[in-house]
Amino acid sequence: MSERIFIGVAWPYANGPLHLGHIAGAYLPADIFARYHRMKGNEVVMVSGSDTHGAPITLQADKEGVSPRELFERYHKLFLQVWQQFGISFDLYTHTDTENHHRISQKMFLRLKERGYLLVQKQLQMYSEASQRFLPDRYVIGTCPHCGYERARGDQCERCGSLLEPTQLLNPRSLLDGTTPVLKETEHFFLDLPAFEERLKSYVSEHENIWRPNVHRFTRNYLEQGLHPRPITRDLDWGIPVPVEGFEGKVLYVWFEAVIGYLSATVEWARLKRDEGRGMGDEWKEFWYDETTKSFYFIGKDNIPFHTLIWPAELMGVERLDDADGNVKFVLPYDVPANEFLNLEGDKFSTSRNWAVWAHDVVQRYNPDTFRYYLTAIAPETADTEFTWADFVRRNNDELVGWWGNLVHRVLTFTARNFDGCVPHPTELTDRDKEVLQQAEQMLSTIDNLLSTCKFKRALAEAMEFVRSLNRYWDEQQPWQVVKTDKQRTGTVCYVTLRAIDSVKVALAPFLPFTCERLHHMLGYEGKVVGDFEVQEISETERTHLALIYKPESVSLRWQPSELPPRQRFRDIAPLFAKLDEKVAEEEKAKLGKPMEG
RNA sequence: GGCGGCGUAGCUCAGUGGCAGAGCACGCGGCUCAUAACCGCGGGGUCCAGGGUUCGAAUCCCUGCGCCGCCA
Repeated sequence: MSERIFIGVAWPYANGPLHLGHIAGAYLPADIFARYHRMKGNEVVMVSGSDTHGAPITLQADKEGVSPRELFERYHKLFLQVWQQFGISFDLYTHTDTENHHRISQKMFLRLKERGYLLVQKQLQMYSEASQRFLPDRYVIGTCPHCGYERARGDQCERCGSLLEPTQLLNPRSLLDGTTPVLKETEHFFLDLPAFEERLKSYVSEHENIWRPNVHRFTRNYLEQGLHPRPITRDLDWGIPVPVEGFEGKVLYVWFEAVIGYLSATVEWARLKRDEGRGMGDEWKEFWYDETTKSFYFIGKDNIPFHTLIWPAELMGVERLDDADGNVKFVLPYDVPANEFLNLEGDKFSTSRNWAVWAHDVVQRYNPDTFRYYLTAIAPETADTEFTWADFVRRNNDELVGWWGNLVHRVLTFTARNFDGCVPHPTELTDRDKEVLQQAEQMLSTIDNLLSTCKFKRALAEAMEFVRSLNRYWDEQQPWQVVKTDKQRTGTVCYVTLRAIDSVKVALAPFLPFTCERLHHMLGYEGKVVGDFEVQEISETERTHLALIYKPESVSLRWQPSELPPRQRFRDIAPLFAKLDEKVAEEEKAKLGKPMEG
């Protein structure tokens, strides 16, 4: 039976490049999940986009002396490239500075207001009289009251790590103009989170057995500490304007508005389908209103409360985008498979110290599937884990080259040489042959179960364990000896092994689409595995933006055991993976912490 | 200060009450179809320490030590 699966992936701030911690934490597992479900014949929409608002963007833009738009458009473009190169198959990857997103965010805000879920409260905030504007916490620097560091930020001291309020800083000054800011009263909207407390409690306990233990525990603790109203507007000139009279010059707080992107991007996706004549434009409703839809949100652990509490509260409060949509309610997150953090060579990833492996950089020098493999094998699904270049090289050489690549290569070259470049016809199968074919089906169904519950690491390990058993089968049958006396039996062994390899290809396709596509081709099949991407320039009334669109219909491979036809002709047999020299590990590691090239 | 996580073989890690596991590294052997790849056998552990519960604890509880994260 076909399922409908919504996949939301964290919206990255477009203020700097993406590193492998981002890819391993959210984008890669989401993509594996989407590819798996599409192969199963399920209806999938996977969306995300660049977060273009918030202080991190304006700070970086000020630092570089460019406009926020110039800054985010540069990184947005870079992200579009990275998704294509890593094969991250977003049905739509857009950004938050579209008219569509602005409109829907404002609508959500107004519906919350109408329904009485917003409070107005006065706050004191740092204000620069010289610049005539309010200062976000990060725009105030001063001396840290704990360690005496003179350039501590208003939200946190970077030297001692203490979390701060800007009012705690000694000798505070504005990052904009160096003057001493004053406290000034300002009025803001707050989301009345306590009003949702009971509903959130039952929502969370209903999902206890679905969510990963750490996600549930974290959420429950957060709830038990008590919910407080949270400000959802800010005094800033960059962002989505608050659509209320008297609040001119204020914008929606980025944490409130960015999660709405999941919804607005689905609306945009449906509209684009309509514009291409492939739909009615309201397909987003099935994903957001039909209670049989399961929605999954792939994020890092720092984002858990926003997706298990705050976003559900927004959805509960708004109920539906428009009363004309009928008596329907938004689908709440079904699972939030948040990952822990990936560390790098014994330390945290750090953009400012350039202690990072940059996605756009390495993907040009290495096979993207090698990263997809390694990052899944070490995925921080239940605990923080460690990326090391030495381990990366070892796993490539031992596991991808030695176990899987070598199996494919030894079997294909041997078979092609002895059977005229074609899949041989099997004769009678021995019990051992039947066992191997049965194990291949078993492997697919085990991995099916693991993937449907987001256990990617174990699913991959299961496939590799089966690969090793195929190397054993091949060794034990010794076709290179048997061929001297019994060509028919040799053909059967080749056939059985090829069928099993073909099934492994199916199991690995969500993980390693690029090399599985090459294998698909070598085995003589037509059709694509990675699938086509398209970057479109989308025009709205006043603005245009770039979006990435994946074409799922360009892939024909389905999740089912191999039915490899005898006599099918091989093509272009070549190794799937290249061995990496161990010096690579030393060289890459030596680059860490040094200023970026270029 | 509060909450939480982690501590298992030389390394990276799996293991939620029933004889301590995998991969790599190391030692020995087999094979030669294959990218010196593949396959088999072996050595190697005070499961951080101490206490408790239990017929039985790496696993559950308490305390301590060490590392890490979140919040205040």
